[in-house]
Amino acid sequence: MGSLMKIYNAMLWAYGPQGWWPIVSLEKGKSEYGVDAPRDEADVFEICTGAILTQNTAWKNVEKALLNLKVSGSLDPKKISGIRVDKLSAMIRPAGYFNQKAKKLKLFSEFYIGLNGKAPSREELLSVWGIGPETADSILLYAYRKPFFVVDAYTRRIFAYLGLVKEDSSYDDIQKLFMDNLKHDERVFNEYHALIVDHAKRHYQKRPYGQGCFLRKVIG
DNA sequence: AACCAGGACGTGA
DNA sequence: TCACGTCATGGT
Repeated sequence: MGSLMKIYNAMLWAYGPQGWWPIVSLEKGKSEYGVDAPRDEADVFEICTGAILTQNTAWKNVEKALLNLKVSGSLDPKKISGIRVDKLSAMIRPAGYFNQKAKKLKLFSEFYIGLNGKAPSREELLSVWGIGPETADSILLYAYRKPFFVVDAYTRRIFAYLGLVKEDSSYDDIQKLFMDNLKHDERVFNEYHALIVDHAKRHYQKRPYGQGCFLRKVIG
């Protein structure tokens, strides 16, 4: 078995299925895991919105912004495209970069409406201002269940520590490593990225990175 | 009180 | 191409 699959199995054994992408629960006032696939159109759009709001931002803060949007009935492409930017930015304030993200959400909403319910291509997503490679892949993988591997800062940090990628590798280089060495199964890509985030939160947040990380001995 | 958080874009060289 | 600055709230 390849190293990447060994690492995947080790994390899955250690932490269990992560149930991504989390969806905000109005009752609990926070996001809940365990909804493995978007149940309806509203879930799809919420995942896209969350993917934009979580850019360089702790999920905890994104939950607050998503809840503000949801309780006011604004978590909808037509609502967001119709609302005033200053009102929108006020609602998503807890997620940081609120002026930029308000603009991004409006532009994405227009784009989303134009899709008429069909899935966007990666190139189409990347052509939207505010959607970079990670956000595009997150949307494709978690909202549309397409097999695109999501690379984030944690992925680079962990796999550089393990010596499997260079510290300065590009997004595309790292994504290629995973997609060249794993079966293109969206369920595995889904779980793998979620496990990376969980593992990184446990062992790769404060320096020195990698304290208590057990993955190096898994590779063998 | 720095540092980090499930990044992306604009700029100048 | 690419290094660097900017965007911003909130938790540790």
